[in-house]
Amino acid sequence: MATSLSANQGSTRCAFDGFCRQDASSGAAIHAPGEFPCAHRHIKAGQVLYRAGDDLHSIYPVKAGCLKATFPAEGSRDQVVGFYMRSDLVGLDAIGSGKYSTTVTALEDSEVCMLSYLQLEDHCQQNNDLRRRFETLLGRELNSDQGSLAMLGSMTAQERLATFILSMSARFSALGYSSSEFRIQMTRDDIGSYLGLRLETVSRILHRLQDLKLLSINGRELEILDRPGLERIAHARNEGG
Amino acid sequence: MATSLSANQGSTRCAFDGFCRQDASSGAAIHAPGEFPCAHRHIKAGQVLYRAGDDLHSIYPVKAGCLKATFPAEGSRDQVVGFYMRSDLVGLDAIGSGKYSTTVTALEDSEVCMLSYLQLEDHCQQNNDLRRRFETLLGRELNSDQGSLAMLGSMTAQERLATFILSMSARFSALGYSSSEFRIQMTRDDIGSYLGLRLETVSRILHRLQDLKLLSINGRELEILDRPGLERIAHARNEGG
DNA sequence: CGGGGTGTTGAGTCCACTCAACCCTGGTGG
DNA sequence: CCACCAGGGTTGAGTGGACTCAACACCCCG
Repeated sequence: MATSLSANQGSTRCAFDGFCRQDASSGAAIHAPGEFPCAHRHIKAGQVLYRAGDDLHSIYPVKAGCLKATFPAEGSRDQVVGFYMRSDLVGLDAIGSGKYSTTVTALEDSEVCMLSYLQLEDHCQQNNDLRRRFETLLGRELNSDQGSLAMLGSMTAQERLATFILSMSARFSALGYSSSEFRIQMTRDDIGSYLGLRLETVSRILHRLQDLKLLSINGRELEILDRPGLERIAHARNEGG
Repeated sequence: MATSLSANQGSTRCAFDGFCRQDASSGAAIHAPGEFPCAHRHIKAGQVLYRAGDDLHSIYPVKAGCLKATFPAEGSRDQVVGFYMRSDLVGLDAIGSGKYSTTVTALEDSEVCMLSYLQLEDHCQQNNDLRRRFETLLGRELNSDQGSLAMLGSMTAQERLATFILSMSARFSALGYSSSEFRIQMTRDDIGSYLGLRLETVSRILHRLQDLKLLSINGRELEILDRPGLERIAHARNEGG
């Protein structure tokens, strides 16, 4: 059975440890060195956490669930620019301008912490280590975007899908779930928008990869059958000269 | 005559004022509240400032010239992920990992400041205002990447070119140069790599836009003849339902 | 004068898109 | 219970835009 994103596995080791910690059983916030209390918030599937243009008030570490960020695209349907899972920080797009630049929507029932940005700044100022970790996360976000940029610029649809699946696999793995068998929460349309493809193309190519015995896809349940094969496709450009 | 990027206009008002200031005439560094001395460095056209994988030591505000950042693409030719002009901060891609993730090359003879990152961190810690400005720049970088992402995902070649030209125009304008007549320092190949197009396509479409009387292109000298027209093309998707 | 880097232009191909039909599933209500 | 519907997903046929391959023009520089 595929691991669900929404399964909360009690004690969590994730990137935002130190920003905020909460007693899973009681829901009560714990004060600890370099940590501070924060409220949490449930978001039902399809509901919006914040909209592009809203004022920055909080940064939201994801505790459970899966969300997508969309970038308003003037007339056309909004473009998906990222997906968030547990341990990701939502809201960094507002840093700099003071306004969120994307709209964040839950893909399934999700739970996030709410870190007041002002409070976070205060704590970062006092705690060098915390600040550094925060910067690290900002930088990682930046790099992941540049990676996506490189992908959209130069890859074929098949290469993009293979890369996307491997990256999802890596993220699940980093969270302690199976890296070869998981459930993706986004629709074909979401994936297509994110990868710069039409949903029909996403569907077709997922099945092509299945025909090639590289993976098995059943609705949103995905199993990687031949990781080296997928990697070969993801990096197809360095094949045979 | 088109304004050259490399023309240094003496007293500069730009985003990194406060990070570093230097007496333009003597080259001597000036100490001022919230500012600190820094070395500067000349880079000849074609030379590399740093390579992907190098350890982060400095952040480089651009004083003059134009540079490109390329992302290593495993086998294929590296992908251009950004261009830097005066007042841009080069090196932010290393924040988080501690290693630069891109290779930065000068497109023309350029000049950058060298801010030791350790020193910068120290100063940011002591100077709240400086830190905030630094974060602002980080955030802006992030947003610009997400904008590019949206562009690559959903736009046609013509829309991409129009958007790119308008964005270059805005950048020149922000630096105090003409917004309608300027010289782009990058090759068709660079532009194509950045926009996810082949250089032939870039060339063809630039001339198509010229045929449409929207701009005039002569080598790298570019003049915008019909800004509203360009904007209409850049946002083509919201035309006539 | 030759050579490399850059840019333009043409002809033909292919990949991803568009348009369209259809299936499956879950939910709702008679 | 079944009918109906909406959202998501699959599959097919045909089109078009960007790519590939290729030739050639231009310019600077040695």
